[in-house]
Amino acid sequence: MAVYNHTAVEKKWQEFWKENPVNVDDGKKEKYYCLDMFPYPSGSGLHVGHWRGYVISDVWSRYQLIKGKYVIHPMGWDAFGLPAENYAIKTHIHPKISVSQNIKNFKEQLKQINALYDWDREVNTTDPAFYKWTQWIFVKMFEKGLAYEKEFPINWCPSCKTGLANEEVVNGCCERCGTQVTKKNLRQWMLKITAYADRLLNDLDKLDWPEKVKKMQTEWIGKSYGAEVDFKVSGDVCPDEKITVYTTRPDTLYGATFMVLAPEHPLAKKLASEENREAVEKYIFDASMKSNVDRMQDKEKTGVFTGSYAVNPINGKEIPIWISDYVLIDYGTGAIMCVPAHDDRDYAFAKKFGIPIIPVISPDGEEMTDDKLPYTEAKGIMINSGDWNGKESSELKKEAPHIVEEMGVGKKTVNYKLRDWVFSRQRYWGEPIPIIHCPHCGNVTVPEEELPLELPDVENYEPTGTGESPLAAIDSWVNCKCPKCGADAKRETNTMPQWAGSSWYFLRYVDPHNDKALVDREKADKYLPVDMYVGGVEHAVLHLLYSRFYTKFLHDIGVVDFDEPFTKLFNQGMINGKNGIKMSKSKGNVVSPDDLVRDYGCDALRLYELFVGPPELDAEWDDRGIDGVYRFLNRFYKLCLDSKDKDIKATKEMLGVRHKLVRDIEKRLEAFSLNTVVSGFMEYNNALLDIAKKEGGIDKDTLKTFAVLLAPFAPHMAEEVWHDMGESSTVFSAGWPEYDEEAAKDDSIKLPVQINGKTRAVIEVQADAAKETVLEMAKKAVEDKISAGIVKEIYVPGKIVNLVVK
RNA sequence: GCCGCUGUGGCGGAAUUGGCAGACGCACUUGACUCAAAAUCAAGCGGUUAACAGCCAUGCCGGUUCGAGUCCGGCCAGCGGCACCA
Repeated sequence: MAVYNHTAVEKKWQEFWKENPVNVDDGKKEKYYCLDMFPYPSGSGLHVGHWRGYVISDVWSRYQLIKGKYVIHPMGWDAFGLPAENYAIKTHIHPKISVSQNIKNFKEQLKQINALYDWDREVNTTDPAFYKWTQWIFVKMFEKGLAYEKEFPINWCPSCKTGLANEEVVNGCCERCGTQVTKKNLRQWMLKITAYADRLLNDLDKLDWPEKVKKMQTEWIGKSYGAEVDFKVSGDVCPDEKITVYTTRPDTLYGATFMVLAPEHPLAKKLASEENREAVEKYIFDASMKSNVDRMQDKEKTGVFTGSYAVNPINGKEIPIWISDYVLIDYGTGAIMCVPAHDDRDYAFAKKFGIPIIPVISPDGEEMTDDKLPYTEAKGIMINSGDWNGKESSELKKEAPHIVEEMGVGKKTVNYKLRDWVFSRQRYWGEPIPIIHCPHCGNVTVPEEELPLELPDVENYEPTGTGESPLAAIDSWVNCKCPKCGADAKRETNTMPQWAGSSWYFLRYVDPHNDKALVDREKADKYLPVDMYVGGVEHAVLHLLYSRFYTKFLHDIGVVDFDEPFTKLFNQGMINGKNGIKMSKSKGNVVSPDDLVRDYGCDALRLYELFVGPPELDAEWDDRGIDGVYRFLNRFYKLCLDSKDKDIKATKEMLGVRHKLVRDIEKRLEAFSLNTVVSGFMEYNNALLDIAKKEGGIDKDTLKTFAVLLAPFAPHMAEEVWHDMGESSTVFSAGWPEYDEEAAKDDSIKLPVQINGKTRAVIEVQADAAKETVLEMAKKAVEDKISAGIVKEIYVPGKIVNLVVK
C-alpha cells in the first residue's frame, strides 16, 4: 500500500498556501516576470499537451521565487475570435455567455496544475474595461497616422457571401462549403507596421530568443537592398509614361530583355495595343478572380504581351512589356525588369514565350552557352555589358545603384517583404473600431472619455452577405453624431482582429484594474518588461512581431520606457498522441489530465510532463511512463519518513551526494534541461537509498536540501517533507541552496584505460594522484596487452588513459 | 525549391570543451514476500556467443584524430517554417 496519500497531502498544502501566500511583493525584492502565452478558452477544455507549457513556466517561476524574487506569473484569456462567433451562429447563444462558461471550466482545470498564478491579475480581452485600452491604442495610432484606410482584396466565398481568413481557405476552396474562393475588394483598416520594419529587424539583436524565431522574423521582414530603375515607354499607345521597376540585381541591367507588370499595375491595361487589348483585358480579369492561394499554386508561368515596348535606360534598346501574375503588385513597384539569363523565373518565362536571352555574367569571362543558363549567382565577370565589361559582378552590384542614380534614371532603394497589417474584420465578435465617419470631417475618432465603445448586442450573428460586419445591420448603433461638428455620421462597423488584444495584454497584467491609464507608469517601470515568455513556436512570427510593434509604439508615445516586450523567450514542443498524431477531439486521442491528477496526483503529473522529453522538442504521450515518476516520489517520501525520527549524522558520502545534487540540478535547470533535472532527482534518490541501507537513514539537512530543490517541480511533496523535517514555514522561503565544489568532489575516481582507443580496463585512482602514479597503475592493469611496446601515452586527468601500442 | 531542426536498444530518452555509448525511466524476464494476485523489494535486460574473451553497434558513405554519437565533406529519411519577394 502506498504510504503517500497524494490527494490528502496536496489538498492540505493548497489550503496552507492560500492562508500563507508565499509570493509577496515586499517592495524590496527583485521582480521576475514569467509569462505564459494566454490561452483561447475553448469549449473542449485542457489536455495534457496544454499542461506542459504551463508546468515549464511554473517550474521556472517557482525557481525564481525560491531564489528570493517577487514573481509575476499571471494568466488570462484571449477570448475574441472565430470559434465563439461560429458557435453563436450555430446556437444563437451570445458569445459573452459561452465565453464566460468556457473560462470558468478552463480555470477550474488550470487550477489543478497548482501553478503560482496570481488570479488577482487575471485579464480578459473581451472585457470592456480591457478593450477600452485596445481601442485607445488604436486611437493613438490613428492620431499618429499609423492607422489608415485602404481598399484591399480579401478572400471571398461567393456561396457563403462572407470573407474568409487564410486558414479557412483549403486548396483554394472555402473550408465550409467547398466553393472556389475568389477575391473581393473591401475597404479595410490598415496598421503601418512597415514604418517600424527597420527597428523590428535591428532590435532582434537585443533579444535572448531562440535563433530559429529570430531568423523567421528576419525573413518575414525580408529586407533587401537594390535599386529602382525607370524605363520609358516607347511608341504612342502611352506616350510620356515610364515604368519604375525594383531590382536587387542592377548589375544585370544590360541583360534585361523584357519587363513584366503585375496584372493590377495601373499601366497594365493602358499599355495594351489595339490588337492585344482583348487578350490583355481577359488576362487581367482572370487574374482578379483567382485567389492568392490559387495564383501561387500555378506551376506553369502564364502571361500576355501588351504590344508595347519600353527603353532600357542603360543601352537604349527597346524591350517588350508583358503582364504576368508571378509579379506581385504589393512587393517592390509591382513591375520588374527581366534578365532571363540570370533568374530562374525570367528564364522559364523567356523560354516559354520565345524572348531573347542575353547572358551578362560569366564565371570565367568566356561567352556563356545555353546549357549554363540560367546562372543565378552574383559572382563572375561582366560580359555583353558595354562599359561594365570585365567588372566583377558582386562589386558592380554595390556600385550600380549609384551609377543609375547619377544617370538620372533611378535610385538606390531598400525593400521589405513585410506589409502593412490588415487590421479590420467583417465580424461581430471583436473590438469595435472606434472611428466615426462624418460627411464633413472625414474619419473622426471616438472621444477618449467615451471609450470603451462597447460591442452592442445583435439579433443575428450571421454575416450580412455584403461583406459587412453584422454590426452594420443595427441602425441605432451605426447612426450617430460627429463628435467634432455634430452632424449626422456613421460608426465604423468593422471590428479588430483577435491579435489586437494579444498584442499588448502582457502590459495590463501589472496594473489590471486601472481605469485611468493603460498601465500606471510607475508600475510599468517597476515590473516590466517580461523576463521570460513561454509558449508554442506557432506564434514565432505574427503574435510575437505584432507585440513587438505595439510595444515600440507605446514606447514612442511615452506609455512605457522599454521598446522590447519579451527579454527571453522559450518555445516548448507540442505533446502529441500515439504515433505523433496531434491530439484532437475528432481523432479521439485526447488525454485528459483529470484522471491522472486523481490517480497519481498533481506533483507526479507535473514531473511526468517534464520527464517525457526535452522541453523544446515535440513528444509523444504515453500514459504508462507516469508510473516511473510516481514510484520515485513514493520512494523519496518513504526515505524521508524512515529517516525523520532517527538522528542520523551526515557522513562524508551523504555530504558528497548533497553537494553534487545541488550542483547538478542547478546546472541542468539553468540550461532549461528539465527532463534531465527529473532524471537527476531519481538518480540521486537511488544513491541516497543505497546509503540509507548501510547507514540506517539519511541526515535531515540532506533531505531538506533535496526538498528545496524539488519544490519548483513537486511543490506539495516538497512542502510535506520540509514540514516533516520539523520546519514550520514554507519551503519556498528556504532560499536556493548553495553547494561547495570541494565537498562535491569524490576522493577517488574511476578511470578507463584504453589501448588504441578501446577500453580494456578501469582503474580506481585518487582524485589528486600524480601523472606517473596513474600511468603506472594503468600499465599494470593491462600488463598482458601491452607487450608489443607502447608508442604513445595519453593521460587526460579525470577523463582517460590511452596507451597506443604497435 | 530554399531555410531550420531531428535520426542513439522493444520504447521515451542520457552523454561538459571529442574521452567507459545506452544515465534515468517505461516495458519485459527471473527471484523474494503472498494461499494467490496487486503493490513493494532484489537481480537481469543492445546484438552475436553455451559462456568468457573477442567482435559488431549512435540513419548511410568517407575523412580528421591516440580516441568521433559529438568535428569536417558527401548522401538518405522524417518533421517544421517559408515559398513566384524581382
